[in-house]
This record gives sequence, structure tokens and C-alpha cells, in this order.
Amino acid sequence: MTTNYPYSTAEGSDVRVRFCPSPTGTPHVGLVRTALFNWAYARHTGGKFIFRIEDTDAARDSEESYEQIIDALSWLNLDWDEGINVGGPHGPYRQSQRSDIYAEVIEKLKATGRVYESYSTPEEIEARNLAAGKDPKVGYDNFDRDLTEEQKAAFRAEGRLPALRVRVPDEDITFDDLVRGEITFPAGSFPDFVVVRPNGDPLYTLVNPVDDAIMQVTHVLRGEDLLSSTPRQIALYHALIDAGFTTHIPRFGHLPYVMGEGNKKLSKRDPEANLFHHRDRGFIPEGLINYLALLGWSLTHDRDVFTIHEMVKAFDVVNVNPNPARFDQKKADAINADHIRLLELEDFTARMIPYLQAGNVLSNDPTDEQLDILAAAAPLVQTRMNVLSEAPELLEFLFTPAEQITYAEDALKGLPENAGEVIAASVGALELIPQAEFTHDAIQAALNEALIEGLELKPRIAFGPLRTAISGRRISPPLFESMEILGKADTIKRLVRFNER
RNA sequence: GGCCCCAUCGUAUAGCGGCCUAGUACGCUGGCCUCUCACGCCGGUAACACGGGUUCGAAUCCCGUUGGGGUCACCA
Repeated sequence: MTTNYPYSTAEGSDVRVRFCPSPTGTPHVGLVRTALFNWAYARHTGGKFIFRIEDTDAARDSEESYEQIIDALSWLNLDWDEGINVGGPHGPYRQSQRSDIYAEVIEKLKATGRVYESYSTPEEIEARNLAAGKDPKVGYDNFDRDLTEEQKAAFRAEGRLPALRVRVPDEDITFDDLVRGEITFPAGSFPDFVVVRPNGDPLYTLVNPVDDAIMQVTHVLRGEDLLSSTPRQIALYHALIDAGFTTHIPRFGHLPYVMGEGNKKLSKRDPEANLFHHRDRGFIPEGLINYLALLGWSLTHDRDVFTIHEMVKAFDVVNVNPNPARFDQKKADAINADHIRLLELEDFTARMIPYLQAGNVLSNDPTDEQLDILAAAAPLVQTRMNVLSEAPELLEFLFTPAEQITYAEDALKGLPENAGEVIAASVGALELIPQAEFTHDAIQAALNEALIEGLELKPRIAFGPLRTAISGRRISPPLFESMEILGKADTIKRLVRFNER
């Protein structure tokens, strides 16, 4: 019974968790959240985080996807202690390179009798179920469990090769899920399952638990979709313990789904499922990690913006919420915006550069003058962005020559009748400011005097035309600061050009 | 269909038997600030799926119902 097959009791620095994606497509935010929780648990406990790749499906796996997964972890700063590219005592860490290990395991497993040869084809199984009046959905009928040597020889004589199945014990299987509590699967819930194809290829059902066993994984934290395969893995673990590959069954914790719109799992088709979509939009790692952590976990009752360090300090998988969480783009953006505001100014400035380049606002090799403008403008826009891809739209006018400014339709439409007069008066006032004193305070004072007091305009009416003339937009960073950055000559040039258009 | 999981404002969550006439955040919304837009600040909106228990007392424990989801491959 289960007393013979103990669960891991590891804690603290003895904890060993792993992240083991199969490289089939772009990294999904659900996958990333799984990586994050495993990583956070390892860092919290002081244990080890192992990263291996489950590339046993040659038809679907790709090298591109493999590289993207590494790119994703690196971008998010989720580092690992053993595995891909860093090595470790249980390598190699790509399953496609572990065939010899699996071959040895398979031989030993056969010797224990917990794994047996099965010659039934899917067609034969279905036919038998139908003949017995059973729903074909019940699956395999354990037909080959006790084949005699003569029967096996007869099948082989027909040229048939056996798949290998695990003999599922005829008893209830119970485990204590770290996020859901005790879960019991009654005896007979599932039939003996295939772990090795007739051609000798081991399946996920074998290699995943085998590698966890060999790598001495103590806590398996993974998606809820694998919950119903857990009793099968536990059955296999019994065999692995019998065969001497390990001594304990890991603890399991099944993390809730990340859902999309409606009530369906966020599918690979949804753009917001794609991690890189968020990176391209201008999520910063701090923001995305924070938001993803919120999907099933919380730091405290009254605060949801936190650093990765705060998360590591507080994270325990037993506090993960079992119910599925909807991915809410608006909330994610808001969290990201908060993290953008938390950045040091220089850091924020630097992080905008790739997005400005992508938006053709900055060249690949920005000039010192451009960098000076950016540094001056950065504080004006740090509270005006949710995602960094908003930077080009907001800052473009500062990097565009006066003669190339275009005026947005909605900006022109909202202008007052006397826009020309306002601008003319502004030019006159600004001309009087000495070049060296062309600061936002001086600009504001001059314009206030000329427009608000002189022409007796409401500020809203007074500054709208100037904003449009300067930026071409209805909405822009603060006006006087923008004028200061542009400088006296360029500012006046823009105003004059606007009135001459 | 069998088996399994899940169930607090629209969304994410706090809550682990009394502190709850249910807190926080996003969203939406009223206002203040204000050169636009933001930020910031003040306020509003809105939830314990249902029915039985257990208990002096239940959002919290138990059972059932309903609803949702997953899984039943020689995919992972």
C-alpha cells in the first residue's frame, strides 16, 4: 500500500522543483506562470529550480520554440540551477538526448513485472468493447495483462511488436494536492496505460515521471490539465521505487488555468496568450511577472503591486488559489503602468529606446542630441504610459523637424476660431524671451501674460492651438516643457509654420 | 457518458467559525487638481450560485443540487 511508497517530505533547501515544457510553439502566459510559481517556490525555500525540455515528440517539437522558451525565461529573469545550458548532475536535460537512460529504465521496469507487453491494437480494443456492449470510450480493457509466453510468442510470430503498459494497481489512489487538498481516484478509474510504443519510443507518460524520479524532484507544480494523469504517474512511481530508481513520490500541486474571454482556456490562438505579444506591446518583465503572480496568488489583502523580491519572500504554493483565473488585459496594463512609474528615470529612459526604434522615431544608433532630447522628455511621459509601445506616439514630435510635423484631424477640429490670433500673439511674446532663458517657467509666464491676461482667454482656449502647432496632436506631453526641449528657434518656427499653412 | 477539479462584486483577489451590515485592486462612474492627456487625491457602483445540515454563531465545516471546466491517445 501507500505506506510502502512514501511521498517526499522535503522542505527548505531540500526542495527540488522543475519546469519542463515541450517546445511546441510560442511561450504561453499560462506556461510562464507555471515557470514563475516553480521558480518562486525554489527561491523562497532556498531549494533548486531545474529546467529540462521534454522534446519527445519529434513531429511537433521545434528548435525555434526551444529557443523562444529560453528567451522567455531570460527576459523574465527566471534563472535556473540545473538544466539547459547550465548542466547539473542528472543531465542531459533534453529528453531527446536521454534515450539510453530510458532504455535502461524500461528494461528494469519490465523485470519488476509492473510493466508488461501489450499486443492489442486500438482497433481490436474498440472491437472488443463494442462486442461486450461497452462504450468504446472506456478504452483499453487490460486484455494483455496476463498473456502467457505462448500467446506472446504467437503474436510475435504474426510479426507484431508489443507496446508496454503499466499495470495499474487495483486500489484507490489518493494524494494530497498542495493547492487542492486530498484527492482520491477510485480503483478502476483508468485502465493500464501505454508508456512505450511498439517501436521502442518512450512516451511522455513514462519519461516525465522517470526524469522527475531520477532528478529527485520533490514538488511537481504544474497545470491543472495534468491533474487527472497524476494517479497514473503515481502508479508508475510505485514501479520506479520497486525498480530502485528513487525512494519517494513527489508532492503534487496543480495550478489553476489561465482563462481567456468567456469561459475557455486561453488558447494559443488568442494573441494575449503569447508572451512575446506582451513584450512587443511594451510590458516590462516586472509588470508582467507581477500580473501573472496575481493569477491565483496574492501578496496581501490590500496591495497588488509588488516586486519580485517581495513575492519570493512571501510565496508558498499552498496559498495558491485553486479556481481558474481570467486574463484581464486592462488590469494587466494597469499593473504594468504602475511598474513603469516605479522605474528609476534613467532605467525607464533606456527601456523606451527599443520601442522608439521600432516606431521609427529613433535610429538604430541614436545621436547624442537625440539621447539628450529623450532624457529631457522622459520625465514628462513616465506617468503617461501603460505600455512602452506608447512611447513613439507620445514623443515623435520632439524628434521630427518642424517642417515635417503633420496635424491630426481631431486636433485641428477642436481649435477655436481665433487660433491664428492666439499663435501670432504667442510668437510675439516668445520672441522677447532671451535664448538662454527659454525655460518652461519663463515660457509659461510669457504666454500667461500674452494670452490669459492680454487676450483674456481661458487657458484651455489659449493653449490648445499652441499644442497643435507644436506637436500636431490634440494630446501631448506638457506644453511648456515641450517648448523648452524644442528650444526657442524650433518652437517659434513651428508656430509660424502653423499659421502659414 | 465514467472519473476528477472548481464556485466571494463585471474581473483578480482578501477571508481559513465570531474582528464581515464582506476589505483591496482593476474596470465603470461623480468630483478635486490641471495648459491637453495622464499621474495624484476624495467619493460612488457592485459579490458570498442554490438548498439542506452541524453550531450559541457559517462566506468560512459537511451533504446534496445547479452551473462551469478538465480528462479519458501508441500527444505533451
